[in-house]
Amino acid sequence: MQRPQLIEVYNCLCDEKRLRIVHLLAQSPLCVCHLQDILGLTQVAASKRLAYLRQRGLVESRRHEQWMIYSLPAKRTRELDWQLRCLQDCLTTHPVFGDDLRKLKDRQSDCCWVAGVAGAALTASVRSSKSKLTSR
Amino acid sequence: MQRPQLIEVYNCLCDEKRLRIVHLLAQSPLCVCHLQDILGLTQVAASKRLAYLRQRGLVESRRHEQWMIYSLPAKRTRELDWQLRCLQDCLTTHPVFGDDLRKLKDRQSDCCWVAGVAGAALTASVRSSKSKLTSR
DNA sequence: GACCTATATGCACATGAAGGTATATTCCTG
DNA sequence: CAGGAATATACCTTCATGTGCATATAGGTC
Repeated sequence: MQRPQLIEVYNCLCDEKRLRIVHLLAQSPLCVCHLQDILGLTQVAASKRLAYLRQRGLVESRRHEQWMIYSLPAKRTRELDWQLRCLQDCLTTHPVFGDDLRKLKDRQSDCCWVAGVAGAALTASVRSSKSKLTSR
Repeated sequence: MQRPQLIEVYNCLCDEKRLRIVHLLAQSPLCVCHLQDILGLTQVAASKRLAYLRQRGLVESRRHEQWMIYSLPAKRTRELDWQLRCLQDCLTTHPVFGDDLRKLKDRQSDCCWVAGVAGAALTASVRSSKSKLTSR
């Protein structure tokens, strides 16, 4: 929504879970259920953290069928850009954050990841594989 | 003390006063009374924030005669370096932070600033001008 | 329309950080 | 050594924030 000033960016990133969310979204847009799954959060905890980030302009969301796809904003402030570069440089080798990336890879064939990245059309083949998601 | 990990750096910088302290110390080492003065903090508030930053490794302190001189650590982690570059790039034109720098300039002839920067010897001339500081 | 899945939000509670007061510590000066 | 200035810290109160539960909303399927 609003353009993030530096302090608000810092406020967003000073919580481990929020930082992991932004780090993941820097790789790819994701739906709530995947973030929830990768981070081991309850639905409420994931949703509230995403709302927190959205209200401060660090992430954007769009609905795609039954999923909300979260992504980093298309237009980024200089402040946010600095942080994204910093995460890229400082976190990829970190055990927890590296693990997150690995878990992300494992899920990149799932339907709502495809939906998130493709953005528009959801093919019949994807639609038929949706049952895979029902795991929690 | 300890080496600051990224989340701890963010925790330190997500408070406006702490961010202003780090921004000022990026320009020059300073004693507590100057930080207190520039930021308009009480003695306790300034001291507590500096303790917070010190415990997380973002600043170091050394005593010089009756003053504690705070400065950024000589050896900086990659995480901290990123943030210092970011502050440099994002804050200098910001009204509040720019103001701080101006106030800093005004005080650069004062005794404990000289003590902080020179570090070692405190000349007699400086010593005699100390009364300037007593303004709370 | 009934029901399911995915997601958001209001409410109540617990926890952590910030601010203030009082006090302790250290150094300096006479 | 007495007194003052600079700084730190313990204790208490207050306020913000995270968390869980219950519930609301929205889209999809049959």
